[in-house]
Amino acid sequence: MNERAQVILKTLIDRFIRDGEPVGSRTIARESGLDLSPASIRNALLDLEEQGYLQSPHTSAGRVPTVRGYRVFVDSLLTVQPLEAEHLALLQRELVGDEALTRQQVLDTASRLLSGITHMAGVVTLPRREQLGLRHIEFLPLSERQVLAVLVFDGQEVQNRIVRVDRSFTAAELQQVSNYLNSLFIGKGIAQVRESLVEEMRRTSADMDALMRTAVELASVALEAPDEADYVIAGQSNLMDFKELSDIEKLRALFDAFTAKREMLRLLDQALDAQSAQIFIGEESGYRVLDDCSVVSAPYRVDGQVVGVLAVIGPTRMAYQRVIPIVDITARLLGSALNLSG
Amino acid sequence: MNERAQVILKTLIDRFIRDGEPVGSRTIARESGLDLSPASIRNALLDLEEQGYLQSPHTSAGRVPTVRGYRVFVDSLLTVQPLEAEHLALLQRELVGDEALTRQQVLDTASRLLSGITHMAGVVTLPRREQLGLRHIEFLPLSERQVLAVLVFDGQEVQNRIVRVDRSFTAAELQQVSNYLNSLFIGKGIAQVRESLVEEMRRTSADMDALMRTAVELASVALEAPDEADYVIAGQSNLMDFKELSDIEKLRALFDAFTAKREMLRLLDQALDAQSAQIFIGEESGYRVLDDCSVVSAPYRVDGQVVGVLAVIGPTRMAYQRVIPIVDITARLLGSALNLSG
DNA sequence: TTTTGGCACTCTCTGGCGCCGAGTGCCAAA
DNA sequence: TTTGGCACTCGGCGCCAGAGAGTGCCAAAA
Repeated sequence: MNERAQVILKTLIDRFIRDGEPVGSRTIARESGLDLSPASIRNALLDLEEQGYLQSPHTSAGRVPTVRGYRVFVDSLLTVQPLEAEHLALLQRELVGDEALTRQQVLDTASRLLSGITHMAGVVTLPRREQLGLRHIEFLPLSERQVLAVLVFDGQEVQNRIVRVDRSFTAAELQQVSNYLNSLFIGKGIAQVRESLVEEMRRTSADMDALMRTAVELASVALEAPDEADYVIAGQSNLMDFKELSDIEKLRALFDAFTAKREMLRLLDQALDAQSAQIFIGEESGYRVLDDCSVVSAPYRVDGQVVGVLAVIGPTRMAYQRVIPIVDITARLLGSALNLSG
Repeated sequence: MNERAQVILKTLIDRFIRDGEPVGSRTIARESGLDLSPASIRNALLDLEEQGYLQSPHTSAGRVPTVRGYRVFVDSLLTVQPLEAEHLALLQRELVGDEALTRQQVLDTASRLLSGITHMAGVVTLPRREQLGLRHIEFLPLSERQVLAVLVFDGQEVQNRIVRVDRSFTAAELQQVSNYLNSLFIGKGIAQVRESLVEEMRRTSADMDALMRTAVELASVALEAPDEADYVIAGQSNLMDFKELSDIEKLRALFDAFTAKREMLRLLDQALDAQSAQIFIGEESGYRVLDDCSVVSAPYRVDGQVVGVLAVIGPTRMAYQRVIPIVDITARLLGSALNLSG
């Protein structure tokens, strides 16, 4: 694509992003700075349309970018805007300000800020816990047949789990169990813990210490299925304000997908694996419900390790040049906020 | 209102609820079983309109119930439908079935079922901690200056709280503390616990048992956290399917209210205080966003104590005769589900 | 060869018009 | 008190014409 075509495409998309109306040759002639007549622009537009960067809703409307058009725009034409000082300050104040926030609060705040600043929907996945160290494990008698498992991880993370058992345990017994397990596991990551658990299982079943066997059994129940992917979303309802999403059926499908979470999680997982900022435009995501949406995502790190992603979801026609730095910086600040508390 | 008027009103509302179109005299003549001509019905309708039970969207449409109309319908005309066996079975299976669910899961399931069965939105408030009995309190050493408090309440409720302390404690010390507090508090409600805490504070400061004093101090920190009201909602997007809510602006306001939670919580609190099933029709709720909605709520009990409410939120035109028993029975089953685990 | 003005054409949008159907209110008769 | 009859009202729908925006193409100009 020659330079003139690029300028024209950029002008058109800029304009279309700004006010959402199909853009005509006349407007581009005026705004591109190219000093060409509308007629010449029309020739170029025709080319761009034939190459699949543009399309016209109907004969006598202006033109509108296709997904392919947005793609080259995002990849090479767009001039990233610096983040407004006011918003930067807001992000810093709320995320890494002096208040001590729980992990959950940090994530909620991040998604709320993302959606608030962009006026679209903001998502933040929960940090993957696989690599967090186990700091303490404790079992408490709850009732006849129930034992409460308390798992404490690095970084303020505490989890409870009620385990059903087939005989009753005294507090003293459980204390012993806890001690035994703590001596075994403390400081290890979940993956390691699981390994030694398997190991112990073999060993204990051989030399038959009843208490130890109980301990191992309880621990495996308490630790099974821990790392469920999940996310926090805010500002869904912002999406209702965009006229391109005003079809109530599509909107409903979208909201349902947000609640069902499965598809969204798969998409966000892709972004996580990529280890770097990602943009999915329209159908690129591969999920029907997101056909009219774009997703701008960035991974966030704790201790240099990518542990999650955050993203902004909005209509394909979004101000990418503004959203990209917002997502980027929020990811960084979220990382430091989590480091802080860990 | 004479009996004939009642029959007419009931027929009209039944019909309107079924298919959402204004109902004309002709239809009522056919369906009411009154054997009157449309003209006579019209006379009666005129009366009902003058008394404020009905209104007509415009001269030549049929008539539609007002809030006042719905009110008498709900209070005295409606014939409650028994809950479909299939749905009853579903509720029982999912809520009090054999699977052990955490408290959170029980609440999620309840709201999901409510919304699933009614095709509207389902809400369940978290149980109020205030009236839950304390079942167990335990302190664990976390680090040099941190102690983890684990509070177990009736009804699957487990809470963690990290308490900062100014000297380090051994596991044994904390064990003693826990034992002491358990002997003091078990079975009491939070309010009572707080009372005895104050009491103990006076007593211990007098006879100066260091450990007991520590215990009391730790406990008061752990228990000071206010009882934050909150709820779980499911099926919001069901509301998008109702044509009376299809105004995207109103819908947005409604969704925002669901996320902001404040107003909704106040309304649900009213229902909680009432200690019995409540129905708010349209503007009766007093909240603008709910002007076109009705809320059918019922409190649920744990140990005979009302601890929370659940509700179905939908358009004013909802099948009350179906929704009322659903809400009612779900409340009961939710109660037993929570009791079961306690 | 590229650019441009001119021009016919296409398509959407809007407002006006008239008709249909549903339902009403009222009245006079049963 | 009930009923049939009747004139009236009002929203919805289809149709049509005109305005406006923007296009594609062509022939002339640069």
